[in-house]
Amino acid sequence: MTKAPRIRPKPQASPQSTRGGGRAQKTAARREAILAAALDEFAAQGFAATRLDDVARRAGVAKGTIYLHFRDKEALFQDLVRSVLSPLVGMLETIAQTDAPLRSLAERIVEVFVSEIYGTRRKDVIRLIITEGPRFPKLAEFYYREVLSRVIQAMRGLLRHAFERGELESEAILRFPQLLVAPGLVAIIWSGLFDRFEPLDVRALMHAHLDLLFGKGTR
Amino acid sequence: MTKAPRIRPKPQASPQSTRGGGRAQKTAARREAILAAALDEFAAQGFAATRLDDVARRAGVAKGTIYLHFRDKEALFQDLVRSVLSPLVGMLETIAQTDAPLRSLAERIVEVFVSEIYGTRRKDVIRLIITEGPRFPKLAEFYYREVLSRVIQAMRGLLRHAFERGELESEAILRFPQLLVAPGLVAIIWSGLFDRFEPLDVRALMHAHLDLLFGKGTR
Amino acid sequence: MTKAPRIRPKPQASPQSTRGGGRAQKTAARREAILAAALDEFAAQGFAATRLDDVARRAGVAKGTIYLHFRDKEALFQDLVRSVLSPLVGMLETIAQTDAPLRSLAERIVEVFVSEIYGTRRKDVIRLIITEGPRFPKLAEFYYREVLSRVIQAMRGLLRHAFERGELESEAILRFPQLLVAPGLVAIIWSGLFDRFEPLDVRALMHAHLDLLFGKGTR
Amino acid sequence: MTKAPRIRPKPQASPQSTRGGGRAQKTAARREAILAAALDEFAAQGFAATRLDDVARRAGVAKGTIYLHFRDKEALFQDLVRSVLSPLVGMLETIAQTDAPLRSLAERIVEVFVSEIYGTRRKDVIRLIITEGPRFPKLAEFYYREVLSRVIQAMRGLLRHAFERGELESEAILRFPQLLVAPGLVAIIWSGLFDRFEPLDVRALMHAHLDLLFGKGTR
DNA sequence: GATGAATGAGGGTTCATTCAT
DNA sequence: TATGAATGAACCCTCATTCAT
Repeated sequence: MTKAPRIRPKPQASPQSTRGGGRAQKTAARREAILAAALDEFAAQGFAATRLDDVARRAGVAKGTIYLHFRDKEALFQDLVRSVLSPLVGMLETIAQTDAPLRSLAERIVEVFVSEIYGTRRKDVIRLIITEGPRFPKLAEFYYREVLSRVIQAMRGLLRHAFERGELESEAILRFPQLLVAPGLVAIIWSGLFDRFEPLDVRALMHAHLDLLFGKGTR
Repeated sequence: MTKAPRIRPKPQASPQSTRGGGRAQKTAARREAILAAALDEFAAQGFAATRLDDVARRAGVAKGTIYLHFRDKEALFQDLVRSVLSPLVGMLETIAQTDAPLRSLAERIVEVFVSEIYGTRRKDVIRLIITEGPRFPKLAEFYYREVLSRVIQAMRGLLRHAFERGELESEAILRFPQLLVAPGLVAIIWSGLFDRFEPLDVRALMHAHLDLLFGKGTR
Repeated sequence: MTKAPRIRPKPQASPQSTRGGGRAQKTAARREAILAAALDEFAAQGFAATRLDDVARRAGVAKGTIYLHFRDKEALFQDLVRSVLSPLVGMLETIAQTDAPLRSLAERIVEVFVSEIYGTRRKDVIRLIITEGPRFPKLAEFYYREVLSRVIQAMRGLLRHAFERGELESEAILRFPQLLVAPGLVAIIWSGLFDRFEPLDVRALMHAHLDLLFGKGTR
Repeated sequence: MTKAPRIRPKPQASPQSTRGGGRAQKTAARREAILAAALDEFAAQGFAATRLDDVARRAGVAKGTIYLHFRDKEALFQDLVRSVLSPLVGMLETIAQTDAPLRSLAERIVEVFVSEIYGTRRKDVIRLIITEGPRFPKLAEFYYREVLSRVIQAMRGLLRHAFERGELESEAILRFPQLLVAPGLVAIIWSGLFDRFEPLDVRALMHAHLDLLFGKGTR
């Protein structure tokens, strides 16, 4: 035939490609690597400005490999958010079942927030929802349905219980459970924008908030 | 996930719409039209996904005209944010000089927030800072330097004064004045993401917050 | 801002860019240049294998310029075919109105075919319809509706007339007017595939065909 | 214009479908399955738009398996065409040796064309040669050398014979034997493009053609 | 031999930016 | 100044081909 044959350079096997794990395991590992790389890139650049080329390079795979695991850039983004947030749901429901004085419960929630969200990549995913949500209504909906509405439900339950036991002076927070987590959100936003000017001690912030809500001495 | 449908702008201002006025006035009017259009687009699409073509069409000018007023897309974005936020600074300093009981001051701040920020395009600019700030460090810095740090300074002054007058039970909020505005931020974020699932009454939210901070009866 | 500014090399004005013609004229000329280049490339490579890069280079424009004139590759292909074939329609209708002995009419049709189709780029467009039609049903439909069915209509009219005047021995060709143009089609296909092995004299071929249909001496 | 919807193949042959048989037989069966699948796909999509992935799926083999039987996509295409057309050659030579009145011979050729080409996948292969030939000169050459030139040779012999016996009025068809097969080609092309608008009865078409060539009553 | 995950070059399309008018 | 046609770099996605298993 006439067409000049395309010369394709032979790729060199990467050194780690021979090390253990079954086929399926390696595939799953690759998927995880891509998700991890995607989180880094999306968190740093935002959805639109992230290049799949960079994700691939960071994950140590070829560009095309991404498409073996995710339909397109949007699906990658979506799957990333879901895979990171899904474990949260279970965690939240466990806490909600506890029956303890409100203040100690709140303390535990703060702890969980700090160690399981603020101190992890989940913080970045929450930020991504905040920043990209307006352009991804389905994602915002997922987050609302799977996470937020449940958290709020659970909190309302706890708070009503506490209110009935007389542990709450005001029913304000019962109407707006968002007020409980507001400082957490603020901390997440602050950390991405202003930490280099004025670092924020989240744990202290949230305990100060609890002091305000419950009075200082009640701990 | 279906991406949010890109909102297609219709041209709003025709070039003739600024009848009369000198050359300089017409130029200024064009600049304002571009900024207004840019706000619409950036707020709806985010920085990266906004096309200058759309901004131009919405502003009723040619694409090239934008470059007569702004060096590039980034400069347009930054000038926009600055032009919207700058008036805030003065406003804040005025409030800070008032000498009134803390609670009534807080009420006024809430009012100002609701009417001058939440009820206006400024809300969108704040959201833009939150969403685009990580990619625009200069902008975050500007916002911190020109707005946030001053607000916090002023608040600290007010709060210290109040504390000394015995109007504050706890010094928690003195250490973290962010707690005062946290519900405002949460409201801004909520409105962009979840209002269609569960609308939020900002004013009520913020008054509930004040009730929590000061006790219900103190108004 | 943090992002490294993309350095854009300045394009050099091409020497011919200053020569006459109004703006609209130049735009139209560019459009024509793109269509001409597209015909060359599509004819040589087929639709799928044609690269818009090559079309642009051949037309002497930048790749993006194509998109100022055509929505996408498919629209370019479609517009190309239509722009080349549309003039044919009028031509055909003119011929059909003639009232002359069938044989001389047939001779004229042969002449028109040879000089207006076979001897021009229209030949390539017909070939494109044949080769790409199965993948572009809309195009085949356009061709059938705008060209073929009209040609066949007109021919049927002429032939019926001739038949009634006793100029036709058999009504076979009346039922299958395709038989009149079959040699033309064969010539077009032959020329693209086998001319280098055995060139074909189209005019002679078609006259031989007429001899078969009408008998040799009737000219 | 809407592109023709890509037809998605369903796997047809499962690997186990060739029960029994030696290793070599199984290998040959796989090869045939691939060729059959390739014919389906190439005929439906054309060379460039056909994906080997689809061929493999349709053949019920893995993608890599194709490369065990064919050097690359081009070789698959060419082997396909050759394997389908080669049997034709023998068939044609058999016919050419017959010594019968021209008209009855022509009738037989029509029959063979309709039943052995038009009614089979060979029609698709002929179309493929027409549509892809310009991009595959080697293939066009093969077709010319192995099929066409022989057919024409054989026909010339038959026709000269008939001419000498006085069965032919004009020597026109002797100079252009292509005229004999022209309607066949037209039918093949028509069927792929316009059958949905106006179906064509090939057999009737070709008999009408014979009527034209030999006069109606001579059958 | 057979598999199918992985590769990465290639191409269609977009859009910030420029510049002749 | 204002325009908007033109530019071309960049980026998402596809798919022929390879190769470890």
